[in-house]
Amino acid sequence: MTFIQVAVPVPLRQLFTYQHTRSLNSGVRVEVPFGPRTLVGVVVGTQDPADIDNIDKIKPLNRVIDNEPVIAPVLLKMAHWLWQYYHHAPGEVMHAMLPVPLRKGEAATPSAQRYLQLSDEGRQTDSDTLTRAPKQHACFMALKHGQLLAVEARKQYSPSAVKSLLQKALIEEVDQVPEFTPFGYLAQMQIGQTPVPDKEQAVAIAALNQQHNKFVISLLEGVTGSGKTEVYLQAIAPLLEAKQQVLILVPEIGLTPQTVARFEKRFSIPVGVLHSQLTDAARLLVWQRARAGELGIVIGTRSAIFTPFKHLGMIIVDEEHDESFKQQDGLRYHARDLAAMRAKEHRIPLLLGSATPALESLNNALTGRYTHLQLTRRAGGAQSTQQHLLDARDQPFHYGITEGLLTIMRQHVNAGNQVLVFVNRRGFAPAMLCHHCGETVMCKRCDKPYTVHKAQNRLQCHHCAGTRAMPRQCEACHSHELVTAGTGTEQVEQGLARLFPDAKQVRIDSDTVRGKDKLHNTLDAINRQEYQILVGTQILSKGHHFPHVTLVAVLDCDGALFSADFRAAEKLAQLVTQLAGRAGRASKPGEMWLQTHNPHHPLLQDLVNNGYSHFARHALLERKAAALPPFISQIIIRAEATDSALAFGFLQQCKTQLLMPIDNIEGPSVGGPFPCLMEKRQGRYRFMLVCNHAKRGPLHATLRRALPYMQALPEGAKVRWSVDIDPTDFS
DNA sequence: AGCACGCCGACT
DNA sequence: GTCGGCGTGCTC
Repeated sequence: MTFIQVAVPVPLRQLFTYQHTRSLNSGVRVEVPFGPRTLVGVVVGTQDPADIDNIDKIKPLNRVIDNEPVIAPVLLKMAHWLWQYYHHAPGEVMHAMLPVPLRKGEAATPSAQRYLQLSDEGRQTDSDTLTRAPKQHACFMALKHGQLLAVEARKQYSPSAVKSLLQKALIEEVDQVPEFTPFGYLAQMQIGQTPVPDKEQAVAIAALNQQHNKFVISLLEGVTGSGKTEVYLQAIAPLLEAKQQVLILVPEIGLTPQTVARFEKRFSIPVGVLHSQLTDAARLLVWQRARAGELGIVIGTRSAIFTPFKHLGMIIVDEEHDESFKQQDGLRYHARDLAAMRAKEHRIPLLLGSATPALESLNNALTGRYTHLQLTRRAGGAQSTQQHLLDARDQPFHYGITEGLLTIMRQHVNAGNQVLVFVNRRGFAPAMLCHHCGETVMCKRCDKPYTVHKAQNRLQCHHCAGTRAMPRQCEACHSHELVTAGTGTEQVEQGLARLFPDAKQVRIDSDTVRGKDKLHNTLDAINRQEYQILVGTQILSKGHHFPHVTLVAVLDCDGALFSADFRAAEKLAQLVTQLAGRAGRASKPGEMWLQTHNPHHPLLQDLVNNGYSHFARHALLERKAAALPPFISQIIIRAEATDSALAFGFLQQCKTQLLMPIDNIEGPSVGGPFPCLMEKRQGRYRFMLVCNHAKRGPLHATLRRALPYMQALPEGAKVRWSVDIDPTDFS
């Protein structure tokens, strides 16, 4: 009799032991009885009977599902790291790593798929008959080499071409269980036309070519339009030829058909695509094909980091600063950090690319932990957008837009160009400032701006938790005109319609562009110049180019400068830089105006005058001086409940536990409970505890010791609470 | 998280 | 008399 340790999919931070007649490999799925139900768990090891105290409780497992592990040793190591590092339930970690059908206990071996193949008639037909239909011809020729997955052929050669060939009975559809040929794609792989890289690109490519089969992390810092994708393409070509697979992680919004097509076109091989809109079956098929070594390239969003590979040769994280790489509920992992973890286990290179690197990554590059590769020139000599600050102090406001900005907007609209108005919805932690002198209302004790909490109609300091009533007057100039940074944005859209009755405008945010076709249709209409004014949020800064936009207006930078979220300035800078990169074209360079009550703020000045790269280095110095991440380690405990006192009380108890001293370990600083920056969500009051420590080890040790007590707290059952390691968001 | 057990109010 | 409300406690 053997005692098997199983990760069972329940939100409990522990493993469960079952008995079985023989030992089982780790990574194999088993069906186990769990209380009154049966669940699918994953074997993670065996246990010595001597270590089991409640041996009478142990049940035998029902059934072994797999012959071969569904989670390979490298990924098991990653699972282990995940549940240790994120202090998360092991069963839920395993669940997150597996495609949905496998969570339910379905077979891991592939089921029948629809394929296309030549019909008898097709085999006897000369391809010359199709020379007038190039798509059909190409598809027909490809099928001469063997079967193709029907979905893939339709994507590559157009559904209509496939339909025509089917109607002509030259090809036929068959359903059969796939037999994967490892690296079979190499036979059809052809490296397409490769542009000559410029000097900087060539340097980057050469450096990356030196890294094969070594664990090296590189940061490719390349301004928008400098050709980062071309570097990726040329860097992976030799790997593909050497029978190595490549995993590319992209932000949620960045996974467009065009991105995928670019890789498919260069190498003429199928590319596995993983995104949130895929069906479970489609996702499973990519999982199986990548695992079997049948796909050379897999492109996917955050969770694609869990894809198994036969021989992984490199991981690329594109737009590595993007916030969508951090999961914001449940297992709150960061795909970029996990990619580093995984690259280390595989002993392969990791490439992080961005025009606006996260300060964490930049710091690693500057301190030499990462190889720093830079692309500073825009391809084709395109000029960058000129950035300016607009002093909003004492200026008459119309729906959140100053008179001065309106004048500039009118000029551009009248000249027949497009204007992009960016509304910063971010930073639910607005500060209060004086419209006359720009002075922010500060906490005297901490010298930090107060955060406005509308619900209580009070100001609260997020450093010392002190509160005060809303002031009526500016303490510096005694003006009565105090404004909350961040208000008024809602009115902007309606206001613009009144201010520009003759200009057609369109709003673009995640609410108005539900469904990917709708977004693309809107973007096409914009580029056909059907609109003169575009109003939108973050979504505008991601991946799309607007050649007819000559003016980008950013309203309200102040919220970001004085937010209780210390990352707000970094996020604003990334957004502004990405936006600037999207506007204008070589023949018509754009300009950008940032409206602010703090035109002399050093961070804004730095960003506008010296660019993101300079700003980021300066911001890093500030982070260091203020003892903030990445120079310290941070953990947030959040709690929410319909009864605000319950959530608050729970966190207070947690705080006591977290401050309990441990021998020889310096304790963390624990701030709070503070209201979350989004104080109320779905009728629940939300609070957080912010734990800081100069070193990660002691911080995690403190949490590890406190967690069992926190879990045992009676209030814990009544509130919804979670642990966020290395948070990126204070919402 | 589920799911069962358990102990009190409005129905045929 | 019973159906069902959701509090609380456990899961190898």
